[in-house]
Amino acid sequence: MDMPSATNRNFIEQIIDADIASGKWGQPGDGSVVTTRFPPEPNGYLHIGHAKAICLNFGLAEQFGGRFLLRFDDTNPAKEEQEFVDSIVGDVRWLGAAWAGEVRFASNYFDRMFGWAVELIEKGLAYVDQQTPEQIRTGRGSVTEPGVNSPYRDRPASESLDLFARMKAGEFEDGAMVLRAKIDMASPNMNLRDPVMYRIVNAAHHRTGDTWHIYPMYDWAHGLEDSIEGVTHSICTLEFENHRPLYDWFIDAINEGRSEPIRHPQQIEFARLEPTYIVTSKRKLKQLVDDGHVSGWDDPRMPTISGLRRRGFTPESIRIFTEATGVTKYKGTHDVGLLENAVRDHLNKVAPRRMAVLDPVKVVITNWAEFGQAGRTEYHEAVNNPEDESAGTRKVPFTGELYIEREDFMEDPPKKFFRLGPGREVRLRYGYWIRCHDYVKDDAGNVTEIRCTFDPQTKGGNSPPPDAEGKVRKVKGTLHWVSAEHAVDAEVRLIDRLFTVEQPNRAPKDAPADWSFLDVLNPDSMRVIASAKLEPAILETAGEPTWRDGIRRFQFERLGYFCIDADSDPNEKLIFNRTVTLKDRWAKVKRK
RNA sequence: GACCCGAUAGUGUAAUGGUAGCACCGCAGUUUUUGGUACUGCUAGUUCAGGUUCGAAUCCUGGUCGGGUUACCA
Repeated sequence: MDMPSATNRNFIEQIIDADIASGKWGQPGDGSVVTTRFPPEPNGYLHIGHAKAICLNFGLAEQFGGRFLLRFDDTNPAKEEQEFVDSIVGDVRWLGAAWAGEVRFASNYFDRMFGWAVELIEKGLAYVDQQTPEQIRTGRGSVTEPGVNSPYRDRPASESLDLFARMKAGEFEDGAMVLRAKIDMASPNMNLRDPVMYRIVNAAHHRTGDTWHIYPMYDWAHGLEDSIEGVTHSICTLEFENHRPLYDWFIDAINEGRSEPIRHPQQIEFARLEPTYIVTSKRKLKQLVDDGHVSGWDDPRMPTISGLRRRGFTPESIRIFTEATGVTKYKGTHDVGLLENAVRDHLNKVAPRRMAVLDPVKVVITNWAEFGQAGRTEYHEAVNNPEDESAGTRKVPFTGELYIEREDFMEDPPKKFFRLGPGREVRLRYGYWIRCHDYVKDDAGNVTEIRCTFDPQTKGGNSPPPDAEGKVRKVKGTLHWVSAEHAVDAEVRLIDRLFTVEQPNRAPKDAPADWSFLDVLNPDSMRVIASAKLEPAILETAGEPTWRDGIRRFQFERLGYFCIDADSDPNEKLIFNRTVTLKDRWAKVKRK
């Protein structure tokens, strides 16, 4: 466990420091001092924003030697499904957040919550309201006008008790009545205007089946779930700030007159993660899937955990990103470039290098036969990872016919273009130095073949020996390449940002009235390359790191980081997703 | 026009009454068998107006701007 550092503490760490100093939750070191949780509703897939909540809560428990819990807030049977429970559990595990004990469910506490609700009725702090939903809504007033009391507000407790029991027994239709807390219909905080605690839902619950006909509302249930589980710091997002007084009221109401009060966790709100070029609203993500803009919830362009995973992001990179964005109450937007940097950083250290040519053009070595048999293959040693010597080396086959990247050749290159052109010499990485003396074009003007000579003194890509005057020849550029004869074909999916603007959530100033976030979808977010040419070592796993999630990731030299897609079949068709490009200084030079 | 919350380089975050730092971006350079990596340097900031104080990003008052709140969702 990392000891908390004395400085640079975020505001939540500072609160916990103070709680530990005051002994609020027990003595330091007894394991009760910090208990956090991630409390998702199982009604959808997790996204990058949830990842931050998970990493934050898990990280705090880890840092302070406490416990982190995973609890499903399954209080609405109409929306929730086992399928989502399974995917969420898998995502949290993949992120590396280890929860204490079993996975927990709010539905396991329904009996206790019901008992406390009965106590509140008996204390005169709750009542059964038989108004229609519309009447309740209008009776609540507005942000500028107070509400009015329900005609059922002062009915005898015995009457409410009887109706509440019958609600539970399933005697009434959905919406016939609700249980409400009796607080203050004129409160400036709308959440305190006699909030609903229970509503009738005659629907099967994914865990409790047909046992219940009433289900607790979030505001009533959530604080109780935390209390039951011994949570100390209930961390949630900013929009629940106005709910905290209610959460506190409920616990105080239960504890009124109780000899052994139930635990009163402290709710702390922080600003949710909002990365640029990304939408996280469940509605919008669903629309992207339903309208077929992406192939599914795990499309590698999606900001879902499953999408990021499929795209090749590592749990480490997501953790680093969520930490880099900080913990505050200020709602800013977070540069998605940080996430891209985080994965580059991580993969740079651990991903094996391979060579892949995405847009191949043929290179013929015209003097190949002068130095040996024309059809010979040489095997040159190539470093697997210059950042990690222990990753070892591999052999790459070199022959007289190769592929290089089409954009690495120009017929009439500018001075700053360090690559191949007529008369120019470049290094083929781990190959030889070659010089172009001719090229062939088809009728359409496309270059179909580049003719070069190689220098046998530069084997492995090494510099030639000094000339008679002691001068060593130099090249400015190094290209990646693949032997034509040995090339392995693969499909490569070039993934890019899904949106073209930083804030796809916001309509631009001059936007038409019917503007939609779909208008700023990036039409080029996924370019599929049907047959890229890869070096044959890609077919062997020897020397690759063991990835905890089993996803094989590589750096294709000079191009970026790629992983093998879930659709890939090693016997049929290899498919790669581009996680992120390498930084590209040439692209900047070119723009000028 | 009610209530709650917030505001520090372009972006994100530290400094909690005592020299405004850090990261990313951007710009310039060094190294380099990836125009990658690594390294060096540079640019640039306390929302405004008062007040308290020897001293204010920090405390107080007021303004401005931004966000949230009016489900029988969570």
